[in-house]
Amino acid sequence: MKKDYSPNLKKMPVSAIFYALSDPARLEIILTLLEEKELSCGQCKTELSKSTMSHHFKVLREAGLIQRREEGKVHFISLRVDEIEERMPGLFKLLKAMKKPL
Amino acid sequence: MKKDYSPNLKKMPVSAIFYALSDPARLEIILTLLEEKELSCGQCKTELSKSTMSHHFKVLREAGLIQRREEGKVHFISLRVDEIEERMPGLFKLLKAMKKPL
DNA sequence: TGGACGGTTCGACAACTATCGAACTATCAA
DNA sequence: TTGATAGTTCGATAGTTGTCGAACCGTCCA
Repeated sequence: MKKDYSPNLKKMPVSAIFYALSDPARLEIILTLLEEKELSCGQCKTELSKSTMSHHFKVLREAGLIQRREEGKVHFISLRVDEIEERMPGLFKLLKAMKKPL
Repeated sequence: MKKDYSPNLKKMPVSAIFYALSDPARLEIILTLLEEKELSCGQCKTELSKSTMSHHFKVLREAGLIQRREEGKVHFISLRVDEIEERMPGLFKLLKAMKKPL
């Protein structure tokens, strides 16, 4: 069970975090993670291609919003709940209350 | 005293709002407006050119975050506090608590 | 009437973004 | 070993973004 590098959220510019949230596909991922807690990449149902989804995961990861855990051939992703809450208090509450359209 | 068109925030995609917040210069504007309430464009001290600032104002306006009021030759901008609070409850609290780096 | 002032708009440009399919890597199962 | 499965990475492409200076538009005032 490996876990890879995660950037330091305390030093992450808030603009970078907002940028990561500025795409409907990425918001959809976040919303799913708010319910499911942990998720394999393939479980994120979407119209987009594998490579595009992989790109979005990378953006979220580099912004410090999600982390990845590899177990065999499956990559599980999850939210960095505590660290995000510390960097941007109230963000999760806001995201949970979010109404469509994304 | 004119006031120009403002988009309907209820129909505004949250991703568009997050996008508007994804630039340090625009965050700086928002932070200033949180303190000053109303501001002429020129009062936003910055290193950026007039035209660049005007561009950022436009992005914020089109995302529904600020509104403009013209009085003579001066344009005053201000936050659409109530409507934003309704579309994204808690966003202002979050923005006020924001720590550097932007 | 003619500047000066406060902003916006336009055109240009380099940098970046979302998206895809194809090629690749690593793991598991038969 | 061979093949299937889960994701990542690469290269390409069309579209978007931030930035600037120059030109422009209203408003005010001398």
